[in-house]
Formats: sequence, C-alpha cells, structure tokens
Amino acid sequence: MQDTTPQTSRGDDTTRRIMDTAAEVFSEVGYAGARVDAIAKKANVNKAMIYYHIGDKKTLYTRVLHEHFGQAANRMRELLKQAQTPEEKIKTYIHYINQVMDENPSKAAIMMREMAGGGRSLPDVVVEDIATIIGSVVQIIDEGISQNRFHPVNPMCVHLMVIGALMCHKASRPIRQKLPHIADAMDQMAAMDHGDFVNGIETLILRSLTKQNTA
Amino acid sequence: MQDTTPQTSRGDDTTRRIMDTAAEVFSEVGYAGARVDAIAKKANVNKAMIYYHIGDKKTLYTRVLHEHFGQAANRMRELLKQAQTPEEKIKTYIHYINQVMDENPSKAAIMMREMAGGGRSLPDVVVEDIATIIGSVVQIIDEGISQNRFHPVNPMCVHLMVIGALMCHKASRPIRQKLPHIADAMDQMAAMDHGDFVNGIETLILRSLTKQNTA
DNA sequence: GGTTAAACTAACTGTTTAGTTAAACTAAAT
DNA sequence: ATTTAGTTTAACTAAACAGTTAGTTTAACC
Repeated sequence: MQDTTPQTSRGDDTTRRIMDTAAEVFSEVGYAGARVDAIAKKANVNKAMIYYHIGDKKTLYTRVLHEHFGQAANRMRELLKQAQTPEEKIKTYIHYINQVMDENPSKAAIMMREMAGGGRSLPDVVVEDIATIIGSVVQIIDEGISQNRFHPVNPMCVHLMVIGALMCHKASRPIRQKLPHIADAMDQMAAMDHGDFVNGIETLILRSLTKQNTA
Repeated sequence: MQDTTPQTSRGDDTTRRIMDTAAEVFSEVGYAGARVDAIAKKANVNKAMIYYHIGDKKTLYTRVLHEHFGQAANRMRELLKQAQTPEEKIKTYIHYINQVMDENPSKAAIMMREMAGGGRSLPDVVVEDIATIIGSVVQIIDEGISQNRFHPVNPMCVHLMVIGALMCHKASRPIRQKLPHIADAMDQMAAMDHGDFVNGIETLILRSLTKQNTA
C-alpha cells in the first residue's frame, strides 16, 4: 500500500527501495549469487518493476556499483585540498575512507567481493576512481618522504593496510557477534565503535610512517 | 582418458581434482554463485562424480573450507613456540599468515568472500581456529605491552591490518593487472613480489607497535 | 467524468540449476 | 574368463532462475 506522504513520484520511491535492497543482497551473496526474485521480495516490489524502472540484473548491479563507489575520488580530492601537512592528509584520507564505508552497511562487503573477484564486474569509471584514490595516496606518501617527515615506504602497503583493515572490520561484525568468547577475550574491542577502531588505525599508520625527528 | 602413471586409487585422484577446482570456482564467484556443472566441467569430471565422491554442493564447500582453513591455528602455535621476543612473534605471525595465503591462490579470495558474507557458511571448527589465531595475536601484543616494548594498542587493529592488507594484496592482483597506468604510477609495486609486500607490511607493523627505547 | 501516461501485477516462457538414477565401464581379484 | 566393487556416465527430474508480456491500477491532467 502506497505511503500517502507527499514526495517525488512513486517511481522514484520504488527505485530507491530497489537500489537499497539490491545493495544489501549483492553484499550478502555477490552478483552471481543474487536472485532477482529475492531482491524484489525483499524490496516488497513485483519483480517486473525492477526491469521497468532499472533494467536487467547486470544493469542493476552496475548502477549499484556506480552509486556506491562512483565520485569517491573527487570527494576525497576536495577534502585533501584543506589539509596542509602529509600527516594531516593521511588522517583526512583514512577518515574519508572510513566515512565512505559507513555511508551504507553494504559498501564494505561489496568492495570485498569485488576485490575477491578480481574486479571483473567493476565499471571502468569506478576502476578509474580507485586508480585516482591510489594516486592520491602515492602523492601524499611521496610528499611526506620528500619533506623528510615519512620513512620511505611502499604506498600500496599503506593503502591496503588502511582499506583492508577498515573493510574487514566492517564486514566482519557478524563474525565477532557470533563469537562471544572472542568478544570476552577482547572486551574493549567488542564494545568498540567505529570511531575508536579508525582512530586506532590512524595512530598505527602515522606511527609507522612518521620519522621521529618531526615535531 | 585416465592417466596411466601408478598412483593411489583413481577415486583419490578424482577427489583431488574436484577439491582443487571447487576451491577455484568458490573463490571466483562465491558459494551461492558457484555452479556444480561449472566445477565438474572445469575439473573434467562428470557432475555425478562430485556427488559420489564428496556429496552435495554444501558438503563440498564445507570440505573446501576445512581443507584450506582448518588446523591453521595449530600450525601457527607450533611456529610461535620457536620465537622468543614479542617482535619475533609478530614477525612469525605475519609471515605465517602470508605463507598460508600463498599455499593456494584461491585462499585469499575465499577468506574475503566468507568475511564479506559475515562468516555464515564457516564451519564451527574453522571459526574456532580463527578465534585461536586472534587469541594468539592478543597474547603477543599483551606480552609486548607488559614488557614495555610495545605501545598500548588494540590487537584487533593490528590483526585486521595484517590480514586485510595481505588478503587485499593477493586478491587484487587481477585489478592491478587491469590497470597498466596504476602499474606505471607505482612501477616498483607492479614489479613487487609477495616477499617484498609482506616485508613492507612487517616493517610498518613493527614500527607502529615498537617503542623507541627498545634496542 | 474522461483521458492518458506512468506505475504496477500475475502469469508466463525458456533456460539453468542441484541433485538422482540406472546402466556402463574399469581394474583388481579369483 | 569371470566376478565384483569401485568408478564413471548420459540422461533425467523437479525446482529455481532471469526476463517478458498483456493487462490492470493509479494518479495527474484536462
């Protein structure tokens, strides 16, 4: 039954529900494992509506990837303009990645599945975005090294430690919840929210990069 | 056509081919996305042989997880016995994880998919193994802190940085190969082999953990 | 009230899928 | 040569699947 509150066209509302639900399902079982019927049922729409509003399964998946990962590099570049030192830029980068992943609970899992799949389904525009983000990390690290504030380091190690830790942390919440004895063994971790985890990552990354002689 | 070289029963050879191929297919598309017909075709066996030798799809997947991830904690515990200092133990731990992932190209991708899926399909014995490994990391970090050699730190940050970086590195090779301009931008990374990457991770982890006053 | 375009639906199609079965084949044992 | 147990196979089943269609409903417009 349609909600009667005034809003954009009914179609827009339907499309939103389809997109959000599709992201959830794709994050749970991946593109190949996702069932259009399952997406329709979970979104509480008739399956034909998916084809009417968006298109076939592949088109739906591509739009989900665009929506979640497109433009990520542009937004990061804007934020980096406001940071002065390499240390500040690294902080900005880490917190930005964390924020992007927190925008939607499905993002981290979809990223992990795409990575596990070798990025075969990633649209070129998303791949370019990833390349631009990595390029930014390379620039920050190079700047830090050239200013003698950072140790010489492989930027890929830094990037994958950040990306990997944050993705794994967010995607593995169900595993941690499944293991109360793990939670017991690390009770301050079990109680830890996102902010603390990303601050811990930030501390470790900066400590591993930064030379001691900097103020 | 059967190979005529003397070996164990033909069934053992068939089971081996099925298990290896299943691991590949599960790593490529996940459990839900894998097709039994595709596994059979790739393993060059009739589909019914999978049911005869191993069982249904879920049984096959569970055996693949056991084979790849079972016993991992025991082997690590044995190796850790030979390390003295917390620094040595951290090194042992990082290189052991790296070695486990290198045993089979499918491992990292399967781990990532399982993590992305919240570990829903993980057999309990594998989950216990993961818990034991994490417990070991907690012990090492606690030991380092209590001996005043490590900064106070969330072991989960350390563990997920190590696991995350290594998994992402191994699983993302096809993406790096897809992007020659990324390779160009980081040509020393593009040429980097496993050893250099894990050594980079080791350096960063130790530097982020270790207090400066230690020799 | 009538018209129309957009949104939505139940039922459908052809294909794909996991899993099974009866029969054939193979190699070892006699 | 025959028997037997283990291995393998082609063909099959019922259900699931992506995608389509003809028709209905809804809401905006006049």
